[in-house]
Amino acid sequence: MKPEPTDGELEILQLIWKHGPMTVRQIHDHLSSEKQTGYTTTLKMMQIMTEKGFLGRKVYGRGHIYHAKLSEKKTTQNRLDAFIDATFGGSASQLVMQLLGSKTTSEEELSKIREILDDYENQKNKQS
Amino acid sequence: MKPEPTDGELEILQLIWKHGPMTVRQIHDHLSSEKQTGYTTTLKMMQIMTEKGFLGRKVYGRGHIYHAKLSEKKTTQNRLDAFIDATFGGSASQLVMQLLGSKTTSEEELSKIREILDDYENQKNKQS
DNA sequence: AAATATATACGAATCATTTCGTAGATACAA
DNA sequence: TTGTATCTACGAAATGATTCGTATATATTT
Repeated sequence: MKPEPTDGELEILQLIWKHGPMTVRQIHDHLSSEKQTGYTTTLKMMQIMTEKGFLGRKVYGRGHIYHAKLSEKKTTQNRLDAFIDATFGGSASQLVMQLLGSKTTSEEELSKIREILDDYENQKNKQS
Repeated sequence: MKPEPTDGELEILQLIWKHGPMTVRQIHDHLSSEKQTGYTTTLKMMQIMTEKGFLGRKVYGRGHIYHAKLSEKKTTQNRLDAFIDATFGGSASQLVMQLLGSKTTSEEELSKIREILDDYENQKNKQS
């Protein structure tokens, strides 16, 4: 029914979420500064994303300005849920376990995570 | 150089990690109890995974027994790293933030996560 | 021994994503 | 006005994953 954007499509959505509605040219300039890709490739992707209902567009001069039709929050959550299902059998706590025991998670990230958790626990305590 | 297993390939790896080395038949019995798929499809996948170096196999009677050549820990970590990069711009703390604020993470999972974090902080404190 | 069941190997169809060439329209500049 | 740049549209090739039919070998059963 409602397919999720692919990783490639997500890159484009993320640019729009971050910087607001953009033309194909603008998106392509961002993308091509990170990886080598042709203009018509970007164009085609955005056309397909529009067909799929991920983007909408409005005429602007000779071309169009594209905007996101998916919410960042929901899209991210859907990806996260699918990932936890596929990788950790649906267990979020196992994910956190892996995160904490991992060398690839920097000390800085870890302390941020600790803060977030503390804040979260404080919130909970207030409520009770 | 060293490609990561796809989601489909991961399902097979997970069965072997969980239950130990298995024949195609055994894998297929597990898989087909969850989703509709043909025997030769499973066979072909496992042959390809062997070519890719994800599985190894030993002759056993008429057929083979397949074993994992990838470690569960490393494979999971690689997937997690790639996922955090693609979805949260590399920020693990943002992932945790999303996790805590999400309805899809059950109360039970949340309290487990809290425990894990507490344990982790205690460990850290001991060290210092 | 003949029929049946169960393996592997392999080629090819199918499907989705990504990539890009080419054509046509329109603006802009020399 | 003639060329140059910049858009869109569209078809189709390239890539990679998955699916499956068919051939062949080898056991097992009757």
